[in-house]
Amino acid sequence: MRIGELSKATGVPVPTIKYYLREGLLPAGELSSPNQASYGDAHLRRLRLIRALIELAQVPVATVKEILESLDADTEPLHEQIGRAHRALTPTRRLSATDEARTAATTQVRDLIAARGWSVEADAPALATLVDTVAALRTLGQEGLVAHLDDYADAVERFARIEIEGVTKNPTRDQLAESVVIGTILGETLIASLRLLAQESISADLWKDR
Amino acid sequence: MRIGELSKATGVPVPTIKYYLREGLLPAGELSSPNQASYGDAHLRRLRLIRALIELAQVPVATVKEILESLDADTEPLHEQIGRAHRALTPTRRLSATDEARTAATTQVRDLIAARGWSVEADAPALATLVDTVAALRTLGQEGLVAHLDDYADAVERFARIEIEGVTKNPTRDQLAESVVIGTILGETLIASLRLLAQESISADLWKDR
DNA sequence: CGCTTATGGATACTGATACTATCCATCACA
DNA sequence: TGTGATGGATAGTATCAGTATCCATAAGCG
Repeated sequence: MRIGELSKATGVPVPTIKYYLREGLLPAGELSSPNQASYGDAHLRRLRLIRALIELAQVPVATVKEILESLDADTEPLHEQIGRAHRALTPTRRLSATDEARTAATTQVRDLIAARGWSVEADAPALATLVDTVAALRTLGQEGLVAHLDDYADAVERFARIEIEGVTKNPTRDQLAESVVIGTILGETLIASLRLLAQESISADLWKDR
Repeated sequence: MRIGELSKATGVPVPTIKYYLREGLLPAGELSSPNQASYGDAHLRRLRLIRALIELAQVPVATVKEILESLDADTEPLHEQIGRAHRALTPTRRLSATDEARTAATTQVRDLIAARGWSVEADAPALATLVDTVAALRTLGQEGLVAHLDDYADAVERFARIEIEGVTKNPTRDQLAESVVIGTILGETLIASLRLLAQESISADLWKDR
């Protein structure tokens, strides 16, 4: 496959593909002469993955790169691969809540994790985000929502279980890692849009008359 | 309150507050003289909301503006207010899937909505995102995940119900709208971080040994 | 009263991100 | 043999989210 065909097959403009090559998102094609390279099926699948992450899941290019690197590091333990992807995915948070809310949130989250028996490292970035979010919700006067944290955790465990089940059938190791990462990231987009739809439907039923 | 106190109370730099004022995210303070304005408690709460949306939920400034406008349009029916916020929240999507995957996804989503009895407008932007996401998952060879769409919808209905329940107790109309919007947006951040945590825990248990 | 600091308002500048555009010396192929 | 695509390099662009600077005025302190 030449770059033009790659472009036609995916709808990604040639200059953009060149940009991804430059940035190291896409490995270089096999050179047959100094200015002729050919791309294979792996390139096609990789490019589709890149585009889905960027367009659909709005993952920044630099983060996509980190994620792909973690996928390609298939000598690492699987859990490490996933952890790397998670870390890339979670931006370092700043604070935006009052101190009381923060301490309350910290305790609540610690208790939740203990009660669920989750094994989570203390420096997991998602942990910080969770605390910040709970704190922000409290600061904004949404204690009602926060009171249902446990219900949320319930549902979320359900997701995680579905994803693991759907994935453990996968034969090869690197397919497994790829599935987990895709499931994590596009799964989020999936949940978000489903949730919007459900809300819209319920709010239509409930408040048709203001 | 003067702008400096507003800044100290929230941790937002003064120039940034000025920027939000310029952009119309924050209403102007009450002028006591040509270069002296005072801000009230409403400004403080609004500013905290703005920051939570921008920092935590990564909502673009322009979108925050639209959302706040929909909150302030409290003469509109509640469902309309929410719809406006939803529309602002869902970026217009481009495609990134094969045609077969798209048609399969379209049917699957239509069937799902019919089976659930959801009342969703055909032009709801979240609908397009959902179709695109399902199509992308298929294109990327993740049919396993897509097969569990219905389980996802189950869990998501649970979320929506929690959110509605927690919110209908709210006394005033505009507090109601605000709660729904905060719940929608920060709820997503909440779910995302919980989900990452649950995955991390499960993957640690399951794949400690590669 | 004078002095330092803060303020509102306007305009300009910055750094990051994600591409696009242009060039050029080959290549492929009709 | 010439038309168009390609690889590689470099430069340019649009958008976003602030920052920085200036100025004339106002507040608070000694």
